Amino acid sequence: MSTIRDVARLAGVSAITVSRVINKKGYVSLGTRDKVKRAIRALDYHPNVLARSFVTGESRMIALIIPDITNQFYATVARGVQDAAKDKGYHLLLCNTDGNQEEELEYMGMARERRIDGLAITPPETSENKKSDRYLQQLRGESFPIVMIGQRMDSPEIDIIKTDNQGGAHQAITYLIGQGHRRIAFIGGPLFQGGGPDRLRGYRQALKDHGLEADENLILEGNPQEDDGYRLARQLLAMPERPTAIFALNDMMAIGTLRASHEAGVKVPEELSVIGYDDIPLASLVVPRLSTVAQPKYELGKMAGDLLIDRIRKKGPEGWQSITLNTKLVIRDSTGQARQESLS
Amino acid sequence: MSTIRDVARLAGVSAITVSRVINKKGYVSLGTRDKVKRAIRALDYHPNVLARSFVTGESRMIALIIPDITNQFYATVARGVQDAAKDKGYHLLLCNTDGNQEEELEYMGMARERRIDGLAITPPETSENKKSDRYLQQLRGESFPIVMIGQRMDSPEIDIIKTDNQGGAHQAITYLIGQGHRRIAFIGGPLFQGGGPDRLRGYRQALKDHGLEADENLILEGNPQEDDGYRLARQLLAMPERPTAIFALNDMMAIGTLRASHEAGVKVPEELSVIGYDDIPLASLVVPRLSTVAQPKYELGKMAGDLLIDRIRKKGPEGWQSITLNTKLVIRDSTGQARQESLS
DNA sequence: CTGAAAGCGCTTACAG
DNA sequence: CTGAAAGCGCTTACAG
Repeated sequence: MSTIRDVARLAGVSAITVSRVINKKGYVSLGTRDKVKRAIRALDYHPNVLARSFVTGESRMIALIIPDITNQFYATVARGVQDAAKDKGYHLLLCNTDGNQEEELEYMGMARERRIDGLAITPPETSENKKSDRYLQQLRGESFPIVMIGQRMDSPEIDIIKTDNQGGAHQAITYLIGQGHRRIAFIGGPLFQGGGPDRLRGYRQALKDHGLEADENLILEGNPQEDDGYRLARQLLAMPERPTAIFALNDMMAIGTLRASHEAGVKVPEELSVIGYDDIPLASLVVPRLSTVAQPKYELGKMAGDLLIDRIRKKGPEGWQSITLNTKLVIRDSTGQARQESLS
Repeated sequence: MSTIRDVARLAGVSAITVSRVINKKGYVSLGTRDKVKRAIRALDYHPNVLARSFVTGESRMIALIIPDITNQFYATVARGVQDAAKDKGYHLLLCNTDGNQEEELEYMGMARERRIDGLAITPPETSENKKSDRYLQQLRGESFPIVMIGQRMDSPEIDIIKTDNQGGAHQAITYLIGQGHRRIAFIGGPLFQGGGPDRLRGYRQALKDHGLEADENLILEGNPQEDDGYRLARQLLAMPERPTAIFALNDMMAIGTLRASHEAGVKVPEELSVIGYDDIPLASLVVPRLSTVAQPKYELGKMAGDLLIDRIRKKGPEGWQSITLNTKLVIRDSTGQARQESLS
């Protein structure tokens, strides 16, 4: 493989000049430029980016740390980040942690040793990972560019891009109330993409905003999965005065709710409205097609990537950003007017 | 940020010795090793991997070029590759091309300029990309380590890991024949993950192996998507002597077939057996749950990663490998015994 | 507009 | 078991 010297020799100039041509930087006369370009082509010269990175101290790489690329949510976010990176000449290192703290720490250490230019990271899904949060803070303290995708920890000193979980839940509940529903249940999990608490908050707030009181018996907790959605929905449907609508923390729980309703002979949406959260691909394929709250997953990744690279180039806005993206209510066939409900 | 010299100075040794300790290479007395380790910790020293890579000429990075990480198939493959990489101390660069030739070329050039140690690549989904195939050959000629995941082009000089498309189709058809089916249709697309032609071959072979003749009217072509599955299935169901089973090129087409059957009032599996290919997550969630042929996606990625890194370390087997992984028949509720069919 | 010199932070033979 | 010297292939001031 040829080096910059070979090119310089062939073109009859110095390596510096070749470097200038390659990097389009500094003055080079048209004639020289031409000679150099010809030499580059003749030798099929490919600059050694590793050497360049070593000298300049920037690797033009960013890392994305997520639990699992196999999860559609993260895959879409990753796609957004990668597109942002590519647009600006950066490359993306993919890191799957399964939410595991040790893995997180290892990847953060890697990011530092490899002189990665910046780091985008999502929260782990189920645990708290205090130790890696601290490490993140330390990196931050060394002014290592970092952006969080979704709320990970309380830190006023890290840029964060998230979706409006409270607002999304509020949207859903407000819609249901508008359809005449009064007994609206919430089924959720304790921790999921950090969104659980905020969604519950949105639920409560929406009820309050419409002069309704939350019935604590209608708020149930479980794991954010299909089977717990099924289990909790069964509980709700067995109540003497059952809810006319169920808002689930996520689509998988909502799909479990559909299964429970089907089994109990409760018709959706005629007798029960069901609404989920996330708008996973499956949501539009189940019967009845699921109404849900969609998050702008791709944009989340794209904006995170863009902001991160702005930070790297020190041309972002002053101070720390906290950007909240709006969710979108997607009404399909699992929600409808409340039946037998007085409207006030 | 401290350098190896700072550590050396603090420990009272030379940089070479520090390097030896870090890389666990060569002899260092226990006492010295200890002093060095202490110094490393005291300075919170992190070796500059970029500098190391520059010197050694190996970046310890591999790149994965796929059409789109958002597609569950590629996401799972990617996960496998990343896990293999991590196990052996390599990092993974993710490259999405959307099957676009220009993007492919750009990423291949990047791989070379960045001195990436190796490249794993899948076929584009819809076009042929001759030009990037040629570039791949060129890289190969420069003995750049490459492994193809799935058949991309005919080349005896590149390692390839693929699944047995012909065998998978053969499995499915043999199963249907065993259930008494004789009129078995095939709906497919012209090009899909390179698997289309082989799956058709498997279909034909299985019929032949059981003394049956393929009825060319039952072999239909379209795009490998839900709506074309629907469209082609409608055509088949409208035939005077309609098939008792339909084998679809992939699950989305099979799901389209289910929709068409539902609409036409044809009961699955009582009146029609339907079998797909891929075992996407959705397959087990539709009604009736879809029988299908599962490919070992994760293993595909894992083995590709492992082989690639073996190649990089020059410790793989001699000559080019072509590894074919077996598929698995997953029987759910969309297939059953043929009705009103004589058994010979 | 062009180049000579120095250096980025490591590792690699080579000595001893 | 340890170190002095050289060099990996670029870019960065500094001159001219």
